[in-house]
Amino acid sequence: MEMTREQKIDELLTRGVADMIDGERLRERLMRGDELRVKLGIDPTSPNLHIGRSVVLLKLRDFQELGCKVVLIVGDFTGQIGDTSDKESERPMLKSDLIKENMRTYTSQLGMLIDLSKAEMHSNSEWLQPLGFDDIGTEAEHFSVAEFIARENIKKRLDEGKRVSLREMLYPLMQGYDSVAVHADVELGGTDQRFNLLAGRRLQEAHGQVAQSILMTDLMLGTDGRKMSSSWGNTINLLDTPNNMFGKVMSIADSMIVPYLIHCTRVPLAEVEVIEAKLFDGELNPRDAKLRLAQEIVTLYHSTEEGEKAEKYFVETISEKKIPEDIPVTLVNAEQETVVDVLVRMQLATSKSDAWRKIEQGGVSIDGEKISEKDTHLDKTKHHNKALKVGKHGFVRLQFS
RNA sequence: GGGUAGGUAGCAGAGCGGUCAAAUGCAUCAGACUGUAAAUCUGACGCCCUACGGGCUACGGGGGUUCGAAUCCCUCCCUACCCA
Repeated sequence: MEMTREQKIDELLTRGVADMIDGERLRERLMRGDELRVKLGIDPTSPNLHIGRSVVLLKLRDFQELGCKVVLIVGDFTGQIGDTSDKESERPMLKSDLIKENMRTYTSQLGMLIDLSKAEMHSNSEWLQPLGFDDIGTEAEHFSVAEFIARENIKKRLDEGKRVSLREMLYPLMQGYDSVAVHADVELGGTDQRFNLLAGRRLQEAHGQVAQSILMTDLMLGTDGRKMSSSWGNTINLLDTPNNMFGKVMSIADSMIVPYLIHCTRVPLAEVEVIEAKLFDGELNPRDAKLRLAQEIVTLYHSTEEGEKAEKYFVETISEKKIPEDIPVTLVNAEQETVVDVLVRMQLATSKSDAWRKIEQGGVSIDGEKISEKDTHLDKTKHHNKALKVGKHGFVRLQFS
């Protein structure tokens, strides 16, 4: 059942949306069919995008599907300044070649969700680099120190006696100036970006432009229920392998199933509501809902086929503790290698000590039988074609020449 | 320019002459349990060694005092905060 344009717009403006500024005008313009310029700034701080970021990327895709122009801005210049919005501590300045490197991997990840051929892409050094002190002074005149230090995270740091550099104050200015430079009609961002997003409106007005509308998305929680952040290690990355991605989704708390469905997939909202209701009165096993969710997410970044394969792997390997069919094979040199050597060589252990520990703790088995002797030698007649297992999901099939 | 507090394992953060490969928390890994790669509980968590023992390298860099230093001294580098 195809949604009407109006329904699509409704969903765009509500699904996973925490807050909007100037939302009414945005709706009107969308209804009218204007080709709006939708801006999203990308901060190339780490090489991996995670699902938390996908909330806003999916929004961007929705806009694109409605015929709007996606304008991506790579913060190659701002990246060197460091945003303060979501950090408790000062951000380091990034080296410009590191930024370039990150950007390469970013672009391919963005392409998973957005049609880059129809999008505009800019680096903000294009227009920020040439600005002189006088220009910066003029822009800076529109902001006061008081409002900057009133921001919650800044205030907290100041109260704790932590350092806040003057440089950081310039960040909102720059992000705001980006909006001026690309004539943005809409800007997307997480709720933590509010101040920066508003800075765009203020500067646009100062430059005689119509202030952009703002759409803020909810922040996504990580697999452990805390905020999803690379530094917490609780992320699900877009570049995760299907099996990995599937497994990580399965490990989220039950209470997050519905939020994930809403924010990180495009399962029709009506269907999400049904799932939510069924979960609520126990008609649906949370595990099954989660399997569905994991499927959807893997499918989004890989393919339906991969999604199904990942589910099969999970059910068989994790739930039923079977040995999967598709595992790496290694040729063992029986004369020279012990189990420990093979573990290290196949990167199932980080060092010999680590391999030793894993064996001692009962985490290593061959063909379902635990190994207790650390220096177990491998033997062709006994071990040929048998699977060596480490932990829950480390496998290697042993072969002998 | 002046003052003060610091630089310890992936991170945070104890230790302040021997019992320190270094408390604790987080992250990580293994085990038990489970619908689950969740939660919880248990254990491990520098590297190497034919291994309930032994060796080597580590507490910003360099040098020194001492039988012995992460801990004391000198020097260098770096960081933060406060005052001007």
